[in-house]
Amino acid sequence: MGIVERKERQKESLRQDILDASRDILLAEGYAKLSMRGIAERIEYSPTTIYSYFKNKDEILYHLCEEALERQFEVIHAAGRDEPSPLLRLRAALHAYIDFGLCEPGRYQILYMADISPYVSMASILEKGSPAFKLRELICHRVNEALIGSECARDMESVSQALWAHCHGIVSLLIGRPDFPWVERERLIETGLDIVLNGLVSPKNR
Amino acid sequence: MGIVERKERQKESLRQDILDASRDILLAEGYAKLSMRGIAERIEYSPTTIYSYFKNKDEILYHLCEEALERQFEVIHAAGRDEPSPLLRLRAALHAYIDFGLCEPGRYQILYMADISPYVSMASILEKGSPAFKLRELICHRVNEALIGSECARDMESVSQALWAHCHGIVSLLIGRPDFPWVERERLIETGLDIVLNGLVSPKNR
DNA sequence: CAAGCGTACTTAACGCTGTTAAATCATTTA
DNA sequence: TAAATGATTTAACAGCGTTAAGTACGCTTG
Repeated sequence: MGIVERKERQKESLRQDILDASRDILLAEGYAKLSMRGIAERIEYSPTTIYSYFKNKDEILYHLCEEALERQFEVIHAAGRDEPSPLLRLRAALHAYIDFGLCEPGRYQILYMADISPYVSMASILEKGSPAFKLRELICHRVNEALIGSECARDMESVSQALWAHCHGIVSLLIGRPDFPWVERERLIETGLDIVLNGLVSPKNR
Repeated sequence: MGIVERKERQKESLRQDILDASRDILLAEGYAKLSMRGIAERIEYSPTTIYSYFKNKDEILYHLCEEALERQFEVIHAAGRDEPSPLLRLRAALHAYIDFGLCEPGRYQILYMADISPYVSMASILEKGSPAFKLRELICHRVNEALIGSECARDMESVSQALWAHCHGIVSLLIGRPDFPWVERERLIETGLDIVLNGLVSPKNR
C-alpha cells in the first residue's frame, strides 16, 4: 500500500509548485508584486492552502533566499577562477557580485534589501555549511589571497565586510534609484572597484 | 476682515501639524510604522482629512525627504570644515554621511532605502538649488579638492558616485541587517574609508 | 434675520495586504 | 455503512492607501 507514499509525493509536489510559482513571480514581476494571494492564484489554490505547506510568507522567502544564495555563490565562485593574480581574482568576484544583483534584482532584493531580518533570522541563514556561509567564506578567502600578496596588514574580516558593503551600495542604489543621473554603469562599477582594490593593496599614506 | 487670513493660517497650521506628526512617528517608530491612519490618529483627525492637505502619502514623504536632506547637508557641511587637508576634509564628510544614517535611520530610510523612486520623482528632488542638489555639489566639491591634491586623473562624477555608494552600502547594511555578525562598527567604517580614500589618491597599479 | 452656499471634515466603502478559525469536502479506515 | 482523518475552501479580522458620498458648520447674501 503505497498510498501514504503517493500522498507524500503529492504534498511535496504542491510544495514545490508553491516555491516555483513564488520564484516565477519574483523574477518576472519583482519583489513588490510577490504576494500570498498572487502565488495562490498562480497555483490555482486558495490562499490559505499555502499555510499548510509553509508557516508564513517569510518561510517562503527563506527558501527563495537559500536558492538565490546558491546561485550567487555559483556565479561568484565561477568568476575569475582561473585568473592567476589574486587581486584580479578578488576583483572578478566583486564584479560578479554586482552583476548578479543587477541581472537578478528580484533575487537581490529578497537577499539584501527586503525587510526580512526580524523574521528570517540571520543565525539560520548563516548556519555553517549553508549557502550564505559558503559565500562569506569565499569572499574572505579571496580577500585573504589578495592581502597576502600585498604589503598591507589589514584585518581580513573588516576588509571583507567593507568590500561587501561597497558592492552592495552600488547594486542597491542602481536598483533602488534608477532615475538618478548616474554615470554610465560600467564606468561607475569600474571606478569603484579601481578605487577600492587600489586602496586595498597600496601602502597606507595618512 | 482678516477672516480668510485666519483660515489660511489655520489651514497652514494643520498642514504643519500633519508634517510634525509624520516626522515624530518616523523618528520615534521608524519608517515601517509611518502610516496615514497613524498620522491621523496622532493629529486627532480622520485619515481622509489629510488628503485635503496633501495629495497622498508620497507628498508627505517628499516633504520629509526635503527636510532630511537639509539636515544631512548641514551635518556633512559642518564636518571637517576647518580641516586643512583636502583628503581629510573629504574623509570627514563621508564619515558624517555614515553617522547621519546610523543616528537617524528613519530619515535615512526614506531618503535612500524606501521604495519611493517611482512616485517622488528624482527630477523634483534634484532640482537646482534644492537640498539634494546642494548635497551633491558639496560631495563633488570635496572630491574635487581631494583629487587636485593627488596625482590621479579620475572623473569627479564617477568618483563621487562610487564614494556615495560605498557609504550607502555601509549604512544600509548596518541598518537593514543588524543581526549580521558585523565587526565593530567604527572599525568597519574606518577600514572602509581607509581603503577607499587610500585608493583614491594612490597611483594606480594594475 | 433667514436662506443658501461653500468649505472642512467624517463616514463608509473599495481593493489590496498577511493571516486565522471555522466549515466543507473527499478519502481512507474501522 | 459509519466514523475519522486529512486537504481545501469560505469567511473573517486587522491592517494598509485611497476615493466618493454625505454631514455639519460658518460666511455671505437677499
